[in-house]
Amino acid sequence: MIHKHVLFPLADIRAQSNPSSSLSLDKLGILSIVEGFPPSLFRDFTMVAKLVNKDQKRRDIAQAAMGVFSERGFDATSMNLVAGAAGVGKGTIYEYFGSKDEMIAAAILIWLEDIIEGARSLSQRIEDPELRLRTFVNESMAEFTRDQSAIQTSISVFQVVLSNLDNSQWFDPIQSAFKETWRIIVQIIMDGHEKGVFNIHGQGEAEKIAINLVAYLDGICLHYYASGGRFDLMTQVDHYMEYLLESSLK
Amino acid sequence: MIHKHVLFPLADIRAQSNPSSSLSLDKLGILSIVEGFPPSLFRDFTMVAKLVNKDQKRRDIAQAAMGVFSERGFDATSMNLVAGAAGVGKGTIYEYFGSKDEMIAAAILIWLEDIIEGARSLSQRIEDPELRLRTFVNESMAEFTRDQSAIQTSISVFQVVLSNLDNSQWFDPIQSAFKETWRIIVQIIMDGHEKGVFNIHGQGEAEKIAINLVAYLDGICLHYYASGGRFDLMTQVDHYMEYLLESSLK
DNA sequence: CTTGACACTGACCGACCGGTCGGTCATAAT
DNA sequence: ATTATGACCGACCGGTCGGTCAGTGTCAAG
Repeated sequence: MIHKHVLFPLADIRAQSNPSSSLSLDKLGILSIVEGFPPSLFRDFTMVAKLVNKDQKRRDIAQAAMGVFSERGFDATSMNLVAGAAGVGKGTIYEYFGSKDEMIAAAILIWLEDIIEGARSLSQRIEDPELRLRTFVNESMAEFTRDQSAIQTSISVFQVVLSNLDNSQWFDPIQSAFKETWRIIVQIIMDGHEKGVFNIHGQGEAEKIAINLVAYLDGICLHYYASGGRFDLMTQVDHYMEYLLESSLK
Repeated sequence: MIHKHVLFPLADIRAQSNPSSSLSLDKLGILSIVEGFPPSLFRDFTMVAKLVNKDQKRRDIAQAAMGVFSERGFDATSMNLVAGAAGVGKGTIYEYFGSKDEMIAAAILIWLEDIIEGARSLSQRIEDPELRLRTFVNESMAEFTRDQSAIQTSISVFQVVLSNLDNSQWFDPIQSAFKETWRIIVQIIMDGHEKGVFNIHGQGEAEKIAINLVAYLDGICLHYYASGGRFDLMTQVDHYMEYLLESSLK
């Protein structure tokens, strides 16, 4: 006997509209369904209403997992620990993820999406292309200097992705996400080019500059911490940016 | 009861002078002592002749360990595996290292020293400063493109070092080793400066350039593999080198 | 030959891990 | 009230790991 599990289409909307359910229900992870919308009106006999927003909970668990990962690394983080951090039982995690690897992949993807979204919204708030580029770089560095675990998270992500290159089912979206970070910078550069602030030879060069910039930023942070802070981070970054802005982009 | 273990001072020299001992002895890790040099002549009653060169064996085990690490990563490598690769029993490893962490640190240090030594000897064979710098970069990249495990090893090293920053007793030497890689490039640049090929403002700038270059090379390799080869590696590196040689160093 | 320090070994240990599964509970439908 | 089901849980399982230790082999001194 095969059951067809189809998500009730309005579950999302109704869950969002009533985010602060009672404490006891919330503790159980159950989102109450708004009265007046009897599910029977919206589903046929094969559909079953879900009591929780599974997508959201999956996201919550992945987010909690990423928090633990960034402190201890992926290998050193047990599923028990993740369960504790997420406030659920270990068995529950396996309701949402097929394996630890799948959960890690999901956690990384969400983490990347947050970063990309943050970078995008930041760059949208600034008009001047040069200032926008500088702000992007400075904010990226600030994130790493603010708390050291950020760089440990990054390095853990790189390690997991690299050691799972064959496992494309989960890690393809992650690899695609890298392209997004480049695209943000390419857009900044191209915008500056159109405004006459930057001078480059076509979008191809903008992409090269963007890829190199992101790679450099990650690399310099890595070396900064790995070398035990044996140089001044911002001095190095400024040196890079100086030549980028005065040579490549002029 | 505390035993004072003092290495027989000439053990090193004699071990080196007779590197190819008989197979059976070698299998047991025992280096025969050259006849005609009765140890009694060289030690007083408190000193005891060692039958093996402990420093060398420690190095051998660490080297074998690094070989396994680079294939499987640190966490996925058990002490049994290392013991098998090194051709010794697991218990023997604990004669030479107090813990797995200590062995990892030793293995990383030896690995770094080999890299540094390789880079140094490479750069000594070339006269022209610009060609020397280009060759250094190209060889570094060739190492990473030749076999993918090289980048996995690097990333594992970064991860272990970063997550053991507090464990300074073992990882301080590793952090110092980073300085050496910079120094090699600084020397190339300064040599080019003295020969009138490069034009920089003092050694301080040479150091900035060197640190940024090494960081960039690591970063671009990382992104290349992590993004699943979504750009051409050498094109990016050439782009960086072009601006470095034509803007920063001219 | 005996002795004793040294080097080495792998069986063994307890802790822990990823993953499973039988069972509980709250709610919805009847 | 009863039944059905989605959601959740943690005890449990097979297996692995880092680390230990009692015992063996080796060699040189006595």
